[in-house]
Amino acid sequence: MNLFADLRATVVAAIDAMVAEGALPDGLNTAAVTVEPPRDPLHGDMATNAAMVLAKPAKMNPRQIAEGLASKLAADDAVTSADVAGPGFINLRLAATQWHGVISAALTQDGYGRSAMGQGQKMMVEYVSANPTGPLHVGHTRGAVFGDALASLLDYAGFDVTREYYINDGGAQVDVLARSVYLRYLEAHGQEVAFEDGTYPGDYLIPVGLALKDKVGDKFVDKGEQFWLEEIREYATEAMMDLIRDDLAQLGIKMDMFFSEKSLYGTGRIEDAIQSLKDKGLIYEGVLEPPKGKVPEDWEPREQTLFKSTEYGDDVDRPVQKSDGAWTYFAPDIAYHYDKVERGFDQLIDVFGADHGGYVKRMKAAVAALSDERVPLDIKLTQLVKLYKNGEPFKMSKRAGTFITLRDVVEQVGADVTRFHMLTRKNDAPLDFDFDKVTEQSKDNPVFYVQYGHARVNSVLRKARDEGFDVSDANLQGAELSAITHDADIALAKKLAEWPRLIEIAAKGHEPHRIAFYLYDLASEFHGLWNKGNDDPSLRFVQTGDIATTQAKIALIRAVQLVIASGLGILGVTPAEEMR
RNA sequence: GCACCCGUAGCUCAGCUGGAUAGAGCGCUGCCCUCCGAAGGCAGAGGCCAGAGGUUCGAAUCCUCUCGGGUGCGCCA
Repeated sequence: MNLFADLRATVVAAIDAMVAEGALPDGLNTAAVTVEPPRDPLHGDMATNAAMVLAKPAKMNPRQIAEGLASKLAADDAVTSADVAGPGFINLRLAATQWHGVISAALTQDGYGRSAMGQGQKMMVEYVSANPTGPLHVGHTRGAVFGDALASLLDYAGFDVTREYYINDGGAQVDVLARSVYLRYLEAHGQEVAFEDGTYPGDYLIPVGLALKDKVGDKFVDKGEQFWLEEIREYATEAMMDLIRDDLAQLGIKMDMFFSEKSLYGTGRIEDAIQSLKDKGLIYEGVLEPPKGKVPEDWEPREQTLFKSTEYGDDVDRPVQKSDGAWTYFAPDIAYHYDKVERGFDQLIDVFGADHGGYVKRMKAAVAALSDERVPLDIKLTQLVKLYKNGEPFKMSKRAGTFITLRDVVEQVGADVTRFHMLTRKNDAPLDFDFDKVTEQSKDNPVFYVQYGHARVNSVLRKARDEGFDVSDANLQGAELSAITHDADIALAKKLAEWPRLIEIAAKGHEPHRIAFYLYDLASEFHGLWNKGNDDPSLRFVQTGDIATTQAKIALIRAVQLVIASGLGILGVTPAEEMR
């Protein structure tokens, strides 16, 4: 159930009734009518803008429409009062039974808050997609957490979601990887090696070199690159992907699919994709202007094969083939997205690091062209993570070997803390990550605060059981809720009522951080009610000797606990049963 | 030079896609522990939503320009 959607239906029905009576003209579009919680609770439980959005098309005064509509709405059982306010808002107060309905829905529905909004549409979320040349670092971690939570959110909102990782195993960087592993391999055979020409000096390749020695013996020693490059590249890439899969597993992430860039080469896939664009007249041979203001030193005009991305909103056309005839990196990207479109996805989402912001327009242009503007592509950029240790900035240097990996982070603070904290900021805002603060057990730490909320409900349940109350779900589901009348209790139920609506808003905007903020608010409301019980014993959840009241109150907070658990589930965070 | 993201309390950030008197945490000030968890609780001060125009019943939110910060800008993947 979704109280807001239900009420909106009530409002629309009242509008229809007014139309039937001739109080409003026919053929009004009610799409813009909303029912929302007013910012100021003094205005009531719900507010609708119906009169204001209908005023212009109906050519009527908004207050006049509002008066008529309000009297209709006031007659509804769910509504105890309907008042016209301000420029034409209708403020509604709802009967307590409405909030009781929310509580029992949260207790009885399997996945209260799940939405059918997505209608089973096929949606792909591509995320991480880090080069298979080493372990994942903190930057990747944010993209990984964000993409994964987004995918779960969309699933919860009724989309058919595929999680995918694009392996950049087709370019020059995997050759560099292969050469680096070769050096470690020689080292395993007792040779002195030097990491030159940009080869990767990281320790993580040492075991790969050793394992390779075990596997192939000395057959590559003192041999030219043509004898080993391909085989070692294959071997090293596999090893790195094992490493990355492991890193992701540390964070609780499991991809549905790993898509290999290499599989696009030599199979005609790139040619097909480019041909598809060519058929649409979007491929031509041409020479690009140098970028104004900042001309590269070695600039000289070259004729290249270009994609007319400007047709679809890009700033300049983009090369797909270099002057020597080889594909640019953009060509396999086009082919990969062509493949996505051909696989029948209705919507695509790519999660990139902010440093890839420059590719957004060209990718969108490519997908628009390839799908004849049928398939929308949303690209979410995740901003930098700034690391701190005890308030001091933590400097990372790849050269000095002090770069922090995903594994470092997870081992130090745990997957739950990592995930939650990375979602306490919008994806496009920079994020501070302080190794000490994120594990602090205090109210200042949202991770703790929310988890504590979940655990605290358990402690109440325990207390209630100790006093002999039956607080099993089966019993709570049938509980009589009429004892829930106090504003403080109702306020908590109101927060629960927002949950299904929040899911839809967050899913629509591709914004999983909203879940984290909502959970914080919900936990805060719950902790606040708890604290009120300190001063006013009648607000305590366990009312010794009063079965009806206790069960009703326990039903309320058990509902809170279930919603927290669902929310944390979407974020990929384990709800703590108790805090120690 | 151009494009994208950002600019909201002293600090870190939300703000439900255009709604009513702009919110939270930290910090600051003042109160509060015989209490189902004080690893806290209550209250208060604090704002020209970077600035200027525009769109309309109504703008932190949409458009234009200016200022300030970040990122990126053929053959590197």
